[in-house]
Amino acid sequence: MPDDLSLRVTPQPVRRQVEERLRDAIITSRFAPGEHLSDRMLCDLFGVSRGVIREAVRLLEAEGLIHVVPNRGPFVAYLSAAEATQVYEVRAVLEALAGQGFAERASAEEIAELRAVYEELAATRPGSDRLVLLGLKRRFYDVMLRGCRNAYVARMLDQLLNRNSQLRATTLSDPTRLPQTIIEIRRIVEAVERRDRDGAWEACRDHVMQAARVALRILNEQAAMASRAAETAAD
Amino acid sequence: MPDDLSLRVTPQPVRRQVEERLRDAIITSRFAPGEHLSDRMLCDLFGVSRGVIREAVRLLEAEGLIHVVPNRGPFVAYLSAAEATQVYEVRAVLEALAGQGFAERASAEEIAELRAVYEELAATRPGSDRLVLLGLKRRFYDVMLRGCRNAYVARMLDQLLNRNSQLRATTLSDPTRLPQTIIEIRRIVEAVERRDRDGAWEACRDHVMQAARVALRILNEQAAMASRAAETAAD
DNA sequence: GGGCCCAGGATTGACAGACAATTCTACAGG
DNA sequence: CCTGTAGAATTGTCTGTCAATCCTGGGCCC
Repeated sequence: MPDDLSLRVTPQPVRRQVEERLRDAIITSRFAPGEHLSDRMLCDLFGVSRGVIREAVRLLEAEGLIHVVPNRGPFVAYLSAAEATQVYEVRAVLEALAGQGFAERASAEEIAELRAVYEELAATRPGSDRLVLLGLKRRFYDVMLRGCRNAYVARMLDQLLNRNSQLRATTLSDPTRLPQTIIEIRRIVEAVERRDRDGAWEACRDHVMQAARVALRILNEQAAMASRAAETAAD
Repeated sequence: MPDDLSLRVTPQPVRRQVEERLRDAIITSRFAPGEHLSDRMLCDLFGVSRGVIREAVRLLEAEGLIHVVPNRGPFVAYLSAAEATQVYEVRAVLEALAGQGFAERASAEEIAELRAVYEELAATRPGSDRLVLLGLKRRFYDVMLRGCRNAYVARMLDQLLNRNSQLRATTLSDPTRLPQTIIEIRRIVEAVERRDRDGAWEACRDHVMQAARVALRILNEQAAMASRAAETAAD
């Protein structure tokens, strides 16, 4: 089996760069949900040919980040409240599995790395930028998904995290939520340090379920705000 | 929110057909794992242009069915024993979640449908063709993934089932395995009929874990056989 | 004013051809 | 037997073309 630390270099086609940058642009909300990503616009933006753009779009379509309407082209995927509920349901079990795997199989170095990222996260002050927080949390997951020694759970969780990154950025930067998040994550780190597979499972699962609660509350508030705005506009 | 029973018709681009047929060809082993899928060959085979082929390949790459090596093109993905273990680990929790969701949220019609597919499966005789069995089992999953009311678990499980369909076909058609499979599936159906969410979770999880045991045994046998063949060849 | 229809422009979906860069293949030479 | 290299084949990318479809805006009728 090839080692993950393999020194093999592989050329990176232009296509990959476009995939990565476009993915990143969507995740960091530089394109708004529902926005139309027309061929020509992306060609100009990235300075590549239509073929490359279309291939990248197909890949992100399969990842669920882009929704393609026949004869109308690609749009940035939009996550409804109902879908968000489903995403959190799946995330709960996948993160639990990842946490369990990490507790069982991560190296001592990886556990130390996880704690280091946790300490960094715990040291942030409430006013931090959404994207900074999201980036930190992302690093936490990167360590976790690497250490759980299961490329499939890593891939699928990665997709889910990207899919609802917008909502996650919102909940993370909620000032009342952040201290709670830090406590939950500490539980994960501590369970992992004890090599407690069931504890890690529970802590991860609990963390996602708490996040889901906050996310759905925010979604409801937004919906209420939107309907109130609609009423005002109708006056 | 758009109803799943929407009568809306959407045009099907050529691209989609190629995606579906190519996916199907890989799943049903009409292309062997590791086989090289060169542009020109696929162009001739499907009678479409390179652009369409390349877009379809990109989609199946994201689904994990195709592995792309830079400057060497796409290859049918190959599942190692280590990866198979990981796939079964993820499948176990996702199927458990799907089963639980089905027990909670499926309609009475869907539950009846699940039983109907089960009865059909239970009525097969041991000698049946691998692909026939795989198709039946697939219909079982189709009902389950529709009734669990979670599009994300459905999508991810769908990908995983495709990803190791070859191995599944092998284990399913193992004559000693089939009766056991049927018993396990009956447990799922019965739990669902009782609306027993925990029971459905356990039954689904157990089913996957049993399948994993058989699959890994077969993989080991194949490995042993291969090494024996290598010895013979070396004589 | 509101609704309907239609022409024109813009965009998507698909095709063919071209070309540099890379990889594979096979053959000759040490 | 190993090595090196020339030529063929393939990939990655770009450009241009064209039909089909969608959106827009204006004109027309009620």
